[in-house]
Amino acid sequence: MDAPNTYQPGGRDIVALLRSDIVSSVHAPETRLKFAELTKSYNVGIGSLREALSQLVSEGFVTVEAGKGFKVAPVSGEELVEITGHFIDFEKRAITESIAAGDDDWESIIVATHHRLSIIESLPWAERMERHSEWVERHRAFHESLVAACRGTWLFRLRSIMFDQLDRYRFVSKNFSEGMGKKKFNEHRNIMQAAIERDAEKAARLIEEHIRDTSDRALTML
Amino acid sequence: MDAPNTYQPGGRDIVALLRSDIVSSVHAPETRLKFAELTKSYNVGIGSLREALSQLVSEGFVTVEAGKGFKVAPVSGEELVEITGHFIDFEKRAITESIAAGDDDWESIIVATHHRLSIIESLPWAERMERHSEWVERHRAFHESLVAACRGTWLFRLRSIMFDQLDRYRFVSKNFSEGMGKKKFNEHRNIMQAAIERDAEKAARLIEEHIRDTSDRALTML
DNA sequence: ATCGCAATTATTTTCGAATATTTTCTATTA
DNA sequence: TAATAGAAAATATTCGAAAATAATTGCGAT
Repeated sequence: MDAPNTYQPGGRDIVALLRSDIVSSVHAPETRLKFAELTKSYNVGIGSLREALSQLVSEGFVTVEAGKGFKVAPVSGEELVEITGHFIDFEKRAITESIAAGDDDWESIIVATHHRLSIIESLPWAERMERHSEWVERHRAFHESLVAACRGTWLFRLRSIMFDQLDRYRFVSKNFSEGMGKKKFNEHRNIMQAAIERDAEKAARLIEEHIRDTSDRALTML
Repeated sequence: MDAPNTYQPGGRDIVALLRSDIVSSVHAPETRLKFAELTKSYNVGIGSLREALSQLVSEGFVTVEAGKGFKVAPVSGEELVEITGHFIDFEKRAITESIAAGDDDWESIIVATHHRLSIIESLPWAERMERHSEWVERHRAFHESLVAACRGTWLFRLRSIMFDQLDRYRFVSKNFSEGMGKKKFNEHRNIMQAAIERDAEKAARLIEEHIRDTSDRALTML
């Protein structure tokens, strides 16, 4: 009655879906990812699934052992510390480059993404949690817009890989962040302002504090 | 009489093969990678090929546009400069960590991989060039053994991604390196010695010079 | 009872046919 | 001639069946 036409070139991105479900622990760390189950739940063929899983291996979300299949990559405090370090490193350089090179469009996109984010962050906690997946997306978009003008394409790639990895750990701490809402809201606003004012040093410092704070709280949960 | 049993779980690794052929410009930058051709030349099914290509996209060797297929990623002097910078950054940290944490096994493996490399590097130029693909493999193994004891698993991953990328540019300069053989031979020996002597600072400095030198020569070719 | 081993089941991996899309070519018209 | 539309060819994408492997179970011997 409705099976046909499942052909969607890059359409509903299976990789993004899978990654999102790993980040949000729908598939817990170390869980085996079996084809039989996943093809059903994601309504996708074996081949496409395999392709998606392989990509996630490259990104570090999934591990694979030849002949034994795929597993969700483990999480650990050690890894969180390391990823945080790398991310801060990349992000500080990226924001500096970006502030130096950004034009008016860059500025206005920052304002726009920040506004979108602030709408959700201004919500009462209950509502805020209901729309968590939206928050994740808007939060990603905001931080990305800050560094969007950075020249180094690999720097941008590397910081994005680390940012995505951190999402897994952000998820860990999300349920224990009530009362932090206002603080995060302010941090994001201050970062935006520093960027618009072209104060690279200040922006870098605020971002570092922002990341470390989130990271440290996640660390206590592990 | 020999067609069957092509089943090799992770066996003759199609990803490695493809990557090697991109590095050595069998598939030139910006070239379209068509399935019809590749399935024949690599004797592999469409699905496996697609999976391999997707991985190479994540690694940065290939680009993809939904519906339009895959292409070999471009190369540029700008990218070389950026990759070199990141790699030196990672590698210096990795060698420092590795020297701090390495045990006897670590040392002996360095000596072993260096020996394997030096055998080829001692060869007359003509022979040396004939066995270039072997050199690539042994060169990779040597440098990897140096940082093998580093604690940061992501640091190791990141430096490996950058190292692989640099392979493409090393290939550019290989045909113009006659007379450099002795110099490279010495550089590798000195790096090994510094590592064994646990002189982290010296090892890091030598590695940086080693990489920059190779990179600079490649840069003049672009 | 427990160990080894064969038979069975579960799972992964490969492959190519079927389908959808993009590109190229050709005929038609302004 | 240039532009356009539509058909034909080339190409990319998806899917599931079939082959190969790994895990599990059952059974007999010690």
